[in-house]
Amino acid sequence: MSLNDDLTPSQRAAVEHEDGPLLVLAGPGSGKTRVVTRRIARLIQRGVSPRQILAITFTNKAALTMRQRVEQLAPGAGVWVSTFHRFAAMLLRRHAEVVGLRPNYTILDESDQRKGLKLVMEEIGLDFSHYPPDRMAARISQLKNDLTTAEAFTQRYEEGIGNNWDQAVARVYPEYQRFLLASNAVDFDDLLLHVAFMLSEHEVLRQQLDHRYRYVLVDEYQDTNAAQYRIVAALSQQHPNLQATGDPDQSIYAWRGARIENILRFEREFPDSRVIKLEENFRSTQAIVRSADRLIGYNKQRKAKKLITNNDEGESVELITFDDAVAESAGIARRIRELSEQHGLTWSDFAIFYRVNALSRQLEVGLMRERIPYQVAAGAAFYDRAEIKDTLAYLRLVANPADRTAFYRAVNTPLRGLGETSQRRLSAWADANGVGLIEACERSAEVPKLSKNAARGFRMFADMISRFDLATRGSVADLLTEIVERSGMAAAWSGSPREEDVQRLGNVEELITAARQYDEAFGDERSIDGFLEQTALVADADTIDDTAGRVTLMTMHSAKGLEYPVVFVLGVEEGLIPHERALRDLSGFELEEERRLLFVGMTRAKQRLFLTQTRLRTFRGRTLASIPSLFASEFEATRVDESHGTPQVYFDRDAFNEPEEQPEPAEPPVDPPTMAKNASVADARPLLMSGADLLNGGKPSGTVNPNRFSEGMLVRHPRYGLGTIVEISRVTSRTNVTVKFTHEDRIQTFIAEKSPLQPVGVKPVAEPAPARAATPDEASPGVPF
DNA sequence: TTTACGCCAGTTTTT
DNA sequence: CTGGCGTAAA
Repeated sequence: MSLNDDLTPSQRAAVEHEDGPLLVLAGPGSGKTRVVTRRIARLIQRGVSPRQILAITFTNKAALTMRQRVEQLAPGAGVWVSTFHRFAAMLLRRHAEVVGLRPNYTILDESDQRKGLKLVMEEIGLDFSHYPPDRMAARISQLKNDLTTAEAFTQRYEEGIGNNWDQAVARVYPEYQRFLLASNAVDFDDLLLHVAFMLSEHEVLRQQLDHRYRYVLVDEYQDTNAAQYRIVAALSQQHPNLQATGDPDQSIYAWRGARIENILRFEREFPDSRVIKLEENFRSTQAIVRSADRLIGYNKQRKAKKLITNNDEGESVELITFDDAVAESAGIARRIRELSEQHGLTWSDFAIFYRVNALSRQLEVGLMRERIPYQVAAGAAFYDRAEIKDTLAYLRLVANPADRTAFYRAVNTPLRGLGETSQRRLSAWADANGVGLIEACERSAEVPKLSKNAARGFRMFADMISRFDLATRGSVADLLTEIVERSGMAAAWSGSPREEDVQRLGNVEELITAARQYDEAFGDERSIDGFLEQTALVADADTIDDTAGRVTLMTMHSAKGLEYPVVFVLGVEEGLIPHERALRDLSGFELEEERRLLFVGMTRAKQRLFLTQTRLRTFRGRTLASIPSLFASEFEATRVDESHGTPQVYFDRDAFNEPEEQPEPAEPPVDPPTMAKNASVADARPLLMSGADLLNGGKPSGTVNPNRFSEGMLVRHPRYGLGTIVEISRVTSRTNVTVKFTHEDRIQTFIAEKSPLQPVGVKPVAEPAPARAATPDEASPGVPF
């Protein structure tokens, strides 16, 4: 039977690959998922047992899609398709004792992880203002992603080498790990780190699993970090039937430890590997492919690769300029309505992407006003709500009494008069006596200095927890219901007339509904651990329901791997895309990642692609004039200006509008014209651009030109705000710019090439926010499963 | 000792 | 605009 007649030669080659390492370099829309699922089906057809196949994806949604497609091709096979984190969580449960955990360990979310870290830092006596916990967390996370254990790190710095930060990390990291172990808990990074070490330090176990998972297929390989690489590699020694699928141009998680090198060195790491490139795009129109391809061509650290498609030319990509975010969202809403009417599209054919979540707010208002139903991909947000976390804290405590952060969260929620001081006394005594917090509660009479009320309160709390028991309740949903009732949380809200309390109750009910679904889905297999794991490992994109008949809103990061007939990317402005933080990285590495991110966003579109920018952007309460994104001059697009009545224009408003005929080289820039020959990307891209440069579409006209501003020009400084250039002076090779800021009459001089000053196109309006309809009801985020 | 309130600072992307 | 922190009242 010819299963694969509809495949291209390279797709078929990949599908028909049998044993040995396989690297599939797959551009966007090149039929990657199809290849993976077909190959799995074919392996099964050839007699490979489905349980020897392991497919790993990035998100649960991708896993679900893949599982369904495999199911269609090979009904009943039941191949394991999972995310890295879920796979790791499963292995860890099965072999918890190997790393000193018990199988009922809990997975801490970010805020509880942060809380634990703070406790540890406090204990050590580190000052939060000198050592912000967030930064500490980021440092530790980086180390974990890079497979550096606490022991390894402290060993490196115990002799007092290294700076203060390293010293601090060297003290906190191991203590934090001890805290986690004592809580029988892991953070996200630990899931991978523990498993990576479990596999590298226990050869017997490794071999056993290597044998068990004989065929391993990894999706989005360009986004794997060192720990994930280690896991995959460990499962592919005796049976190196590893299929890595990915695209270096879509690597967008370097900030989270992803190593683009993993994909680049695949051939070296896995000898005799076969490499197959899928370059033909079946998803998008020529116009879209060309536009995105041109953009990505500006990345220097990249193997040249050409995206091609045989699809229709399609409508041209549009870059639309609006006055502000209100106009932007209205304009998008209008287009969605028009397109859906003209072409018979449904709401779910549309997606809107943005760089930062904060931008979704105004968009939602605009869509609601137009009565366009939408969903926001923000699953984590649901579980971030205080009432949800509180409720889950009880559940965690039932499953894992050692879970300290859960204890601290639950013990005084709702308020029971068991405040911080009492908790500290209890903890101190528990630690001194080597007993858990729950046991300390039971024996609170023995705890010194505890008030009568507190002692009684703790005892009652322990009593209550001990009565919550899944076995007698039967289902997680019923147990949750009982928790909400008996803990007093329901009572605290149900009588209340306050809108937010009503909402809270609703959210908790939604959680219980989710638990009920879980109960039904897992039947006899259900467990508190299992449910908690589900809730802990949801990704934002997992909540998307393609059948919901709603427009989908999400970040470009979440959009990876998805596709929509019509895509809008909003806020294509300097500081947003590329994000200002990326601009600070002088190596240009982060800028290139931003470019890849936009590339990912653009290539999600099948038929129509719109990118939008505004002249004024209100952010954190401040309204600032926007600067067109560097990238706006790099992709191909028809420019549409829907702005009007723009306040005073300082230099030509055409800065926003490229000349009619694009100054585009026929060939995508192999040697991008903006880049100075031997300067890094960032060096070649001065932060200051003259009006003429902007007119040019943001492309600096030459190499570093110090004369890119003039006296009287309005500029913006990230810290001091708006100002006017009052003086320019040149000292030998450098140029000093003196700026008088509008705020506080500050006058300051900067070195032109190094300052973060940016010219501003228009004067900001004092208070442009128009009256807005009262915020409509929250769109219910829905509970993801 | 606990809670409530007001002030200040910080703010990407996510499993 | 939010959340975390410090201070003041119960």
